[in-house]
Amino acid sequence: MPRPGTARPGGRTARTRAAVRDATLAELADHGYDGLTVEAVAARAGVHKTTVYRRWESVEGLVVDALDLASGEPWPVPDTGELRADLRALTREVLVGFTDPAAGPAATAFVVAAARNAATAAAMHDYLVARHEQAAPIVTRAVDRGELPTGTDPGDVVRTAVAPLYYRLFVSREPVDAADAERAADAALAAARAGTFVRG
Amino acid sequence: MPRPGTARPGGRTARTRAAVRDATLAELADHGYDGLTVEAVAARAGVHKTTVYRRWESVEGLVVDALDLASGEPWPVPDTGELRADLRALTREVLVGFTDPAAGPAATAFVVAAARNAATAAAMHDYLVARHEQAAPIVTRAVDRGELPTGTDPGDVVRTAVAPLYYRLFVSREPVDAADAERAADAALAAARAGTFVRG
DNA sequence: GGGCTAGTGCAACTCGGGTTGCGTTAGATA
DNA sequence: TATCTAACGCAACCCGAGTTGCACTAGCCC
Repeated sequence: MPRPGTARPGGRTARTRAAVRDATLAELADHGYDGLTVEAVAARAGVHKTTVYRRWESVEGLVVDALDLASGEPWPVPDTGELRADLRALTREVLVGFTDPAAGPAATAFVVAAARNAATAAAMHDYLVARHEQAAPIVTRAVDRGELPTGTDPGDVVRTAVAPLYYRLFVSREPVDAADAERAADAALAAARAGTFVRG
Repeated sequence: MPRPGTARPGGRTARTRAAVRDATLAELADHGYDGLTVEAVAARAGVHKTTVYRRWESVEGLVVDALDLASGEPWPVPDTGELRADLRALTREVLVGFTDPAAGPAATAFVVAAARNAATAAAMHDYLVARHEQAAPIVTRAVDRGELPTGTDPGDVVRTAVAPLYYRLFVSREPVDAADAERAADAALAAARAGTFVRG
């Protein structure tokens, strides 16, 4: 898949790419991943569908490109000075990210896309690895403060904290509220304190 | 959606339904949910595609029917006499269920299908609610033995134990091994012991 | 065993996502 | 400003999933 916009970075090419990306996000929000068609994205972007097919190849390509864009965006990592509050803020952020009427539908569509396709799955993997790394300081700071045992794996704590939310949202399809997010954070905290995530 | 085979339970109708169900599972295992087409299932079942369309309506209907069938099947709940071992057996069972070369592809396809479609999502919800209920005795026995505080919510413990596996398998797409399954079980155990899942 | 009907097989059709070949436009270079 | 070419627009096309109308078969009931 040719990464779009490498040969002729200025002018129309760049405008087309931006318009298509915006249209992809808007279509994902409106119709979800299953309702995403190249034709609709092209029409929304004011571009012909053959252009989109040539540069992004398929709907998967559109999603991968949009996810790559999202990976690069900055992301607020909580830093309250206390691990419990940090983890709760983190899980709350995840929950809001998927339930917020504005951002939720597109975020949901990304996860759905990742579950299906190898290319989008790889993009989602990269995206979440980046997020895990960005969130790691929450844990390392806690270790430094003596809240957690030395050697605690930050990634494990973060994954354990957010996993129940994803599970309820996308697998078991149970309702999720703020209390669930807090409980998930508290569970990760308790497990981490008990030394469950201390590596070798 | 008309539940197949209610009016004429015997003979050809029942044979067709069984053949289509088997074919659906086989096709899911071979080509995944995205590669599942009504035509292929019909051909594999030795049945005309219009028959499948009339009785199951769509690929989603096929998956829902197969999931309903799976919900009814018995399922071995570990009972070792110790909570840690029970939870580890549980998470191990989940992991094997998705990574086993025989059963894994179809199980994976079910989760992927549930992420996409409302009908299959509802079927998956029912399926997992049944599984949570079946697994609840693991926790209630531990409470009775005094391993966990009174009032511990069994569903929370089970969800917390299995959620990291689903997260790695279907969301972040990270490799998962037996050690991860054990850690997930241990984390749920530590959180439960700390009283995180005690409900008011 | 002879009607009755739900369920099935069949073939032709619809329809929309995706493809292809070619002419045109717009941005880069000098 | 002249030129060159990557990128785009356009229309026609392909293809296969899903639909429809009708004939037929196999279970059910007397």
